[in-house]
Amino acid sequence: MRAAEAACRARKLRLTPARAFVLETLLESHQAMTAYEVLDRLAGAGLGSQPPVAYRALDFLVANGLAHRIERLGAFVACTHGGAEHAAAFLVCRRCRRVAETALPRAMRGLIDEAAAGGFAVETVVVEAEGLCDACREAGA
Amino acid sequence: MRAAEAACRARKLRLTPARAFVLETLLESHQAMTAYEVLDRLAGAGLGSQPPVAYRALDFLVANGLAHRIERLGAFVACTHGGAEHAAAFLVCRRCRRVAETALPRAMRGLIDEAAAGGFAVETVVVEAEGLCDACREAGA
DNA sequence: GCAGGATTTGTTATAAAGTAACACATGCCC
DNA sequence: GGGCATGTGTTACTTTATAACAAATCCTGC
Repeated sequence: MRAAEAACRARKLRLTPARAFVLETLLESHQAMTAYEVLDRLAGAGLGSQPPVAYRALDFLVANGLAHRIERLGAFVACTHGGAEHAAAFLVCRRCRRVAETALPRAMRGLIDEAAAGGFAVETVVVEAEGLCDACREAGA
Repeated sequence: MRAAEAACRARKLRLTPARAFVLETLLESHQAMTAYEVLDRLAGAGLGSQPPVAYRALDFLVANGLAHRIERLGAFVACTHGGAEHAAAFLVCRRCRRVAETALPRAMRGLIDEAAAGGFAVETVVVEAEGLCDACREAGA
């Protein structure tokens, strides 16, 4: 959180109350949250009650690398890297929705270059591995 | 299509009229189609008019590797590999929704092994690169 | 060829996720 | 302190996806 605040100051981004609240909420939740779950929290805090409020805050966080959208779940997680530019891969537990962020293998570079050779200009790469985390596997699929 | 039919026979899967129609539709469309676009075609062919009809056919095709769901778009494409077991990566044009399927870099293996070492059992990996295809880039972003 | 279980279809209804559009407020810079 | 960019509040709506259950169809062993 401190890191995020610092990153925003450094980049002249406005970490408004709603945005800060959403980021804190995501950081505290150890699972991916849907936009509507976030909205519930916002509403609880008196910061907004309509979907666009949640989507706008989430869009801001994602656009600035402070959060990530997990496509597979249509849900969001806080970034664990303090907002630095980076490409990440995610390990998504299908049972508890916990998400771990890991470095994107350098090998992805190969995919991007190969695509470029074929005339396709890659802008972003989504890598999401779905499976079972340790705890859920022990608890039985 | 022939290949798909053969694959279904080989695996004792029932490629019913609705399923076959959806697969053909996806094969002919050179872009990703949403479930509702598929449903429109189904309705046009008198094969069903309610969302579950489309979702069921699509779920069957995806479950059996005859089609893929593009998470980024919430849309579907026919598999271009005739249904063999395989892990694929996708190049998704954000402008025209055209999707190219390519082999998943062997390097993904590293991600999976690394995850396993950390106690996470990967079951499926989604790799989707978003960007601009050749034609759309020339036409201007 | 037919009983019985499994799979597939048809249908209604509803849930969940995401966006367009526009008026109003706020901050920021000169 | 006027003016422009950015952010907020709100209404209304679109798109995407499922639950649930009854009816039809298909396969399999006999």
